[in-house]
Amino acid sequence: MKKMDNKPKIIVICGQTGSGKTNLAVQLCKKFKGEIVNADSRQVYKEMNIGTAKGGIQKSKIKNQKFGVPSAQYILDGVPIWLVNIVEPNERYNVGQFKKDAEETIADIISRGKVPFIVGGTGLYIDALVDNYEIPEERTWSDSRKAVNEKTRLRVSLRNSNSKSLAELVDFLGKVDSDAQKIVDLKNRRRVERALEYCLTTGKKFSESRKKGEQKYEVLKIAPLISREKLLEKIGIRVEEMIEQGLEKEVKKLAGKYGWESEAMTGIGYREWGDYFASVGNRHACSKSGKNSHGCSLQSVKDRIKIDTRQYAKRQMTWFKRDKEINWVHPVKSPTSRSAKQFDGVKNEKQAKKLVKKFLG
RNA sequence: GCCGAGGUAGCUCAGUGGUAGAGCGAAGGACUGAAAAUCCUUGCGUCAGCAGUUCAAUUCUGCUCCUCGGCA
Repeated sequence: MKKMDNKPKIIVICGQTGSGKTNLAVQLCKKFKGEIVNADSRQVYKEMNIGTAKGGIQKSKIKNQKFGVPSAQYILDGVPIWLVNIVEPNERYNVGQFKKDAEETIADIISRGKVPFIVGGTGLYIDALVDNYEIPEERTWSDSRKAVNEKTRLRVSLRNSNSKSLAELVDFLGKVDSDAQKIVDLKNRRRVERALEYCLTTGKKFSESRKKGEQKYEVLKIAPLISREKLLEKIGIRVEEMIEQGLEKEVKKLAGKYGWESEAMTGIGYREWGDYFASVGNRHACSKSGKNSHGCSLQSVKDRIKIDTRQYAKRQMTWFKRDKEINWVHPVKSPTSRSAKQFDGVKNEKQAKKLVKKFLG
């Protein structure tokens, strides 16, 4: 038997926020006995529900013993969904961990005769999984996923050393790994820091680290394509809905519990509230000037969330555009706002179902 | 009606007697352990209108229009 035929099959549903990938995924899962593996870097966090658009995901109450397997903890419209709510809001998650978790989950799903659907908008996570990035074991990353370790200390010292300018870090990198300077974006401090961190913690060269292993899976990639106008409209509606559902309360609770510096508060839908809460009871706390002023009024918070979401969606698009393996499926031209939700994905469904059917053989 | 402040990039505003800039937004791009992150590239716009002074006005002067405060 040929090697290639043995590769397990997975289906990836990716695309911009608000493009309707979740909807599509659910439809496909229902038809093809699928289970969802979340590939969204924010939905992995507990207690972050409204702002990360986890709408519809519920704790599974039914203990499905049919196959003698523990049922999924979470379900979405009847479909099991994994890798959701797995880390605390003040912990840190990353690609390496995701790849590991996803591979385990996929193996589990397949072992039960179901089809894994990787669904999410985090391009890096998806690529790492699909292209099998060789990500070195991170020894200091404890199983409990606590972010306090030797590496973090190094990272912090790199970052907090204001004495070290970017230029100095670049210099340093040159000494440790001269080839790295050719690959790394030297204007991007975070990238330089990472390259250095890699060299210093592993003792190896960063320039030799970015390798792809042999593909583990046979993959079908599908992404819903939505017009810019439609997307902006959807984002607008979504933000309004989040507010109605009590985003403010959720943010307040998280901020109180974990602080504004926590991982949780760096996400879109959360970080925009800083000035708003700071200004409560202090009308002059609002900095009107320049850069990072997110404004004090509810309206300005909403506007900012919308802008941040739009920019994020755009970045996602430039990422996915270059992936030539993606099958873009066009949604049906849908009439208007709220009801449109129901229609988005109708045509997707048909086209996508054909693709999946053919793929699964 | 009077007094004061002002009309400059899509928005908020800097600025100069020799036709202008920052931030935000927008557009495009990158991306191998923070990725909803981080970074890169892109700004001729009747400098409100008209007239005057000047070799030269967006910058000075006058008038007109408009906006915003205060007083009536």
